[in-house]
Amino acid sequence: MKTISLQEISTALKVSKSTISYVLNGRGDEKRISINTQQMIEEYAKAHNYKPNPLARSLIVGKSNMIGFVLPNIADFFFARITRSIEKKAMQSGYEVVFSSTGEDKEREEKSIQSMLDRNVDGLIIASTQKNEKDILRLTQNKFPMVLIDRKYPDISTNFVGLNNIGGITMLVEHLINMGRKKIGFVSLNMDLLTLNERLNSYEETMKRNGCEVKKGFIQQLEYNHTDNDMERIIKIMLSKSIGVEGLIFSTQFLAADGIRALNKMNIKVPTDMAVVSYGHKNDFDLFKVPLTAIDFPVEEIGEKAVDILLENMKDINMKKEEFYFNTELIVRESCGSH
Amino acid sequence: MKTISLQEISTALKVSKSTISYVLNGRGDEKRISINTQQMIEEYAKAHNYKPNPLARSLIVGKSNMIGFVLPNIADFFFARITRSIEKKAMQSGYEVVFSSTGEDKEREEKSIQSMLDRNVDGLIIASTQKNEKDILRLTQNKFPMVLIDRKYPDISTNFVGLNNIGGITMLVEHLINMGRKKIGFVSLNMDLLTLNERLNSYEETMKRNGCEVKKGFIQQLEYNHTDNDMERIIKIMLSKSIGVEGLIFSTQFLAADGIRALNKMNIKVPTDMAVVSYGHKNDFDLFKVPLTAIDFPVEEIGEKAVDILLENMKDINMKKEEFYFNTELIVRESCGSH
DNA sequence: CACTATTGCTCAAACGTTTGAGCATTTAGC
DNA sequence: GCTAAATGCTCAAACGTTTGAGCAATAGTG
Repeated sequence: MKTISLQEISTALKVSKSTISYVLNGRGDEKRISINTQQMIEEYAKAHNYKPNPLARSLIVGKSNMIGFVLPNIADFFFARITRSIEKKAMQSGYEVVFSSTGEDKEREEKSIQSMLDRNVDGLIIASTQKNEKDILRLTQNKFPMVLIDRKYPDISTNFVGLNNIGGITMLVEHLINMGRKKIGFVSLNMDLLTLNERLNSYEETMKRNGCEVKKGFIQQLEYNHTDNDMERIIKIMLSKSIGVEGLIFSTQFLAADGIRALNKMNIKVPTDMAVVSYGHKNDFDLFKVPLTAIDFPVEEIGEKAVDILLENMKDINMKKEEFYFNTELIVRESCGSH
Repeated sequence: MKTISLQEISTALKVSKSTISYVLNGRGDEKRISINTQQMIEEYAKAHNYKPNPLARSLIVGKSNMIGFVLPNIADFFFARITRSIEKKAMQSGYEVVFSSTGEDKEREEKSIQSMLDRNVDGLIIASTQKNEKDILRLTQNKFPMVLIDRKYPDISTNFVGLNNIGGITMLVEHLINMGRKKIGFVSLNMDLLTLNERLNSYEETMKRNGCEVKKGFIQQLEYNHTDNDMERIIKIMLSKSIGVEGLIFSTQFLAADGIRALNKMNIKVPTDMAVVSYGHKNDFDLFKVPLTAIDFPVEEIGEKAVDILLENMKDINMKKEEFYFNTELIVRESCGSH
């Protein structure tokens, strides 16, 4: 499985390694290598399928033509799609992508980042656990090319691309209100992520602004690894006489699917007994028993934009930090009643 | 972003690089380095957070502690889940994973494989395009540790882990027959993949075995990048008087979802007018308007098994080739009627 | 005391590149 | 015919490791 090396071409052609290296890197003219020698080298290299060893190359030039992507979980459809778009976009500029899932674990995130730095990645895209302030700070201070996506550190100024959460939630709340629901519950995860907090805050503010009280019990937060039972339990609470929620906002598409599953099981009619909306979209929401009204957002675009900014940052270490927020779109279906 | 090197420790501690290398690789005792020196080195290394440069290391030892995974598309949920399980399992043995999507393109697969070899991966897991016989042959001939998953080359003996397609399709056909449907159509993709061919063949055989004729028009194959219209068109064909299909098998979960979408749009009642089953499962099939009967299979397990075999193969270059097929499970819901 | 063993290291080559400095040889200019 | 410039390369260090061979100093043995 070994390929031919510069040394071998050198002895075969009786030309120094330097000459060969210069020629194959397109610096032959600049280095005034004769056209004959250049041709000879190029032909031999092609004939023997010479490929420079990227390790040796990287070791010396300190670059690798790779960008690293650190993400929570590659099996999460949201991140898988972003990964693909990053991969595509990076490839167009001649970069390869290495990725690593952290499983929302801080230590794993630290390890992944270190490992990528050790491997000389030229830049990093990070969907952080948001528990790793130390590394993010270190990277920014060292002016290492980096862009955060989806997850952000409020106290650190970095490149960032994410979603306009506030706009999205506002649309959901107001859609529910327009459909005649005033008592609206909010189901989220009890993870301390800025995106989720923004969604929660936006929910509360929009409710207030529209004169809807956010009663105790309206807001429910589940564990990341919740069970179907957990979901049923909190829905039961929100449906109780004293709370009496008539509309539900799920703060992620996964929660929404789990929620619908629970409602089905509990025989609660959507939208008659309960209107439902989802922040975040899944491909098959339109095929559900009651097609689900949801906020959709551009996913591939997040990855592409991140690569764009990263490439800029790699060219200009001192560039001004860039933040980009994608707007979301409300897709109205039938889960809040017909209009 | 630079870390400390052996050289720097060497000058700081006035001890040769070799000694340090031996100690930090746990060969201190073997090399009879005094306990004092060992401690000194270890403390200094820890204090200065020394991390051996994997590039330099890999360049010389020819290994990288990485395994490569070449797959069609990381945004395909099936492969994303497998990737995650490979990543997890590999990490348990101290390996990292690099992956690359081929987009079902032969050249890209060749490039990805070469790039991974150039980066000294210690082994490869490949879900091939099945158009790259050359590389697979080259790898096997060079005894490079490798296991193919999902996609197989009939003429090359390799490690392989995949699905028992025949068993799965048999279950689907016979379920439909048990539900009173005799005229069963089969919708697949016109890609030349062994898995898909196995499914098709199994469909034909099972039909025959059960005395059901496979009429012209029963089998429809769509492009990989088909549109909703394409799907509606072929369903229309199969529903036509002369063909009159009363049950449909979709050979992948994505086709199934697209098919259901088309049936809904065309106002065809499932299961009354058309029974539907899917080979392959999606998380939300149970939430569909008519919950979908489908074949489910262990996905994460495919990745885990692949890593198991790969690690074995990496230990023993000459090991006997291993093939492993996971059995599938029929999940009966309502899309073929009640029982 | 002479010899061997043991202890505790060091040396230098190797992996496959890149790259600034330099060195013959030829050609040009006067 | 002499100097200067141009031509066409080569040298060797560097990147940060690993590793077999070897060497000086001390300890042990008879």
